[in-house]
Amino acid sequence: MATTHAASPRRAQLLTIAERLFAQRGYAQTTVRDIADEAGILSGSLYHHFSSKEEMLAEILQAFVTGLHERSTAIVEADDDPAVVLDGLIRSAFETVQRFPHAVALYLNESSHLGSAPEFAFIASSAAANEKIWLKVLAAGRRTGQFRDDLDMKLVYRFISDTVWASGQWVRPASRLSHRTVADQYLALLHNGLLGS
Amino acid sequence: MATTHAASPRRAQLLTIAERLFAQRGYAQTTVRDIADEAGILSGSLYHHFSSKEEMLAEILQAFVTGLHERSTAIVEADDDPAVVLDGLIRSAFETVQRFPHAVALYLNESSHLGSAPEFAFIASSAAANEKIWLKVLAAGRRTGQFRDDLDMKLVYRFISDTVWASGQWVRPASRLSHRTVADQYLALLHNGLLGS
DNA sequence: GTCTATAAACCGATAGAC
DNA sequence: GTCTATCGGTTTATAGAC
Repeated sequence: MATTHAASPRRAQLLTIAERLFAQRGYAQTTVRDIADEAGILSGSLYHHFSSKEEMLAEILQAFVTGLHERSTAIVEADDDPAVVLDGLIRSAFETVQRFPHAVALYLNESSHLGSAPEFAFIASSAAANEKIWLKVLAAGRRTGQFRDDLDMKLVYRFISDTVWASGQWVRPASRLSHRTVADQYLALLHNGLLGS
Repeated sequence: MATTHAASPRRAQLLTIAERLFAQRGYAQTTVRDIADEAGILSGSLYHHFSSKEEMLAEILQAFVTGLHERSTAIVEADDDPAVVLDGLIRSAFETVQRFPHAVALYLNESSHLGSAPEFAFIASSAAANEKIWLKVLAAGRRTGQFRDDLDMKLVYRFISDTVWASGQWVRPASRLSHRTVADQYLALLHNGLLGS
C-alpha cells in the first residue's frame, strides 16, 4: 500500500505539481523525476504517496470530471427555463476552463488516447453523462420553441462543447480576457449568429 | 544521410503508418519499434529512410500545414464576397478534417507541446498565417455589413477554428455523417444562431 | 516521509554484413 | 533496403536504511 489517506495535504501538493507538468509537457513526456524535482524530493519518494505514475493521472482526471458533473447538475436543478440553463452551463464551462486550465488541457490532450484502458473508463462514462445532461436541456428548449427545430441537437452539443473546451488552449488564466468576456462573446454569437438577429 | 529522396514510395508508406500511430497513441507513446512492426521491418531499418523519429513527425506536420495553406489561399482568391469565402473556408476545413483525420488529430494534440522547439517553428508561423487569412475575410464581411459589428472577430475566428478542428475527434471518416452534413449544420448554426433568424 | 541504491525494462539510434 | 547485434541512456518502480 503506497498511499496513506487520500486527503493528505502533501499528496494534494504533489498532484498539483503533476497536473501542471502533465498539462504543459504532456503525460508521456513528463517523468516522475520531473515531478519529484519540483517537489524537492527524489523520484523514489513519490512511491510512498502513489503506487504509480498512472495513478496520479487517474486521480487528477477523476477529480476534474467529478467537479464538472457536480457543477452541471447544480445548474440544471437551479432553473426550469432551458435557455437560462443552457447559458448557465456554457458560462460555467468557460469559468471551469479559466479556473482549472491544467486539468482542462490534460483532459483535452490525453483523454483521446486513454479510451481503451479500463482504469480510465470513468472518462468515457463521464463524457456520456455530460452529453446526456446537455441534450436534455437542448431538447427541452426545442419543445418550448425557444431553440430552432431544424438543427441536429447532438451536433449542436458537440459544437458548443468543443468550442468551450478548446478555448483552454488560448485563454490564459492571468489574461485581461476574463472568462466572462469570452462567454459573453460566445453567447452573443451562439444566440443570434454571425449575421445578426 | 539517411534519406534517398523525399518522393520514395516506401518512405511515403512508412510516413502513413507513423501518422496513424502518432495520432492514435500520441507521438511520445509511439515507439519506432511500433512503426517498424506495422511495416514488417525492424526498427533499425527505419533509419535508412529517416534520420530520426522526430523527422517523421516534422515531415507529416509540414505536409499537412502546406496543404492547408494551399487550399485556403485558393478559396480566398476564387471569390470576392466575404460571406461566400467564409463559408468556403469552413466547408473546406470540415472536408480536411474528414480527409486527413490522423494529421488533424496530430496537429491538435501535439502542436501545443512543440511550441518551443525551433525545428517546429513552422507550425506557429503556419497558424499565424492562417489566422491572418481568416481575420481578413471576417473584417471584410464586417465592412460590407454582412457580418455583425458587435463581435470581437479574433474571438469569432478562434470559436470557428476550434469547432472545426475539434470535430476531428468525433467525425469518423467512414461515418454516414459526411463532412458536408456536419458543415451544413454548423453553418446553419453560425449564420443565424440557436434562436433562429 | 525521504534518501540511498539499484533493478529491470525500454527507448532511440548506430555500425556493418548481406 | 533490410537484418543482426548492440550501445548508451533513460524510465518506472522497488527494497531497505534512516
